[in-house]
Amino acid sequence: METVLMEELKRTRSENKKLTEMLIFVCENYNNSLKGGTQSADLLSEDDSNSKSSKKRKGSGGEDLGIGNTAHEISSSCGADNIGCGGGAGCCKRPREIIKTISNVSKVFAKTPPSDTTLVSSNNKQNIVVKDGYQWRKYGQKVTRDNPSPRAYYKCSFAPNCPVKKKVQRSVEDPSLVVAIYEGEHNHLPPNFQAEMPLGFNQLASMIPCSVSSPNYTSSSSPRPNPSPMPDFIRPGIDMSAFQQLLVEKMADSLTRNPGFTTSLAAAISTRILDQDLVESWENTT
DNA sequence: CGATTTTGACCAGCGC
DNA sequence: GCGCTGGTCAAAATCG
Repeated sequence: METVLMEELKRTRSENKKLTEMLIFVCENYNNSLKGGTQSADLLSEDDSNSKSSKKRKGSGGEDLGIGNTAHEISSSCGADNIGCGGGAGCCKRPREIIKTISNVSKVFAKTPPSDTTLVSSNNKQNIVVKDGYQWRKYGQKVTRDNPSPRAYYKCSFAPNCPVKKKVQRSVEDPSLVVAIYEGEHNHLPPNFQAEMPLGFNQLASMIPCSVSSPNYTSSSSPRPNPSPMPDFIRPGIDMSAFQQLLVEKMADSLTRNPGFTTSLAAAISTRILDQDLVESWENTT
């Protein structure tokens, strides 16, 4: 009996180890994708320059919630907007989603039943939209020319000066697909991020072997015109790779202690495979 | 009563 | 200059 339990424990440990490695691999892929996204942003600089001016109209009706551009794809499970959404109200409810990034503009494709409007608008008043781990305040809705379904405009309401905006609209071609475009970068942590961390985020920051107290901008050529999207304790002088590694380790440690993690990871991986199929089908249709 | 949504009005860019 | 369009504003409505 005891040996059976020991074997089971052994097996679980080795499984956890594999899953930890897999998690690190996925996160590394995500980081690489982000780098790739920056590169593609260079290639798409013209498009990006258009999107910088919120008032500026894009070329002849082609903008919309553009589906099927050449933006880089990243895994939704590691998407910047999903940081810390592990137990959050929203992200686990989204059946399938794909995020595309163009510089600081992310596009999220969420597969939902046509009757499900929860991603587009809240069910009731006072129901803050936290589907992606952030709090959003709706400030407008508009029916656009080339899409009968209304486009909703949201601002990040978690931080008063957060510049991030979000546009949500159903796809014309596939009403079951909800497209959300995120513009800008959050200058704060997700609302539920700190709660999700195995140890306090500031604690984690204090473990980083770098000075975090004084800003030490490495780029001397140009001033920093915009406030950093990073949390306050993450300064430009910090060894980000060390931080990321530590972060990944802590996340992996926390996750592998969670008995439901195996199931969740399996579901996430299968979702990722489905996402890729979805992306390919989108690329083919557009 | 405060926070949020709704929705019509308004503004600015673009094409003709 | 005018009309079209996307994006934003702000007053009113609504909810807990």
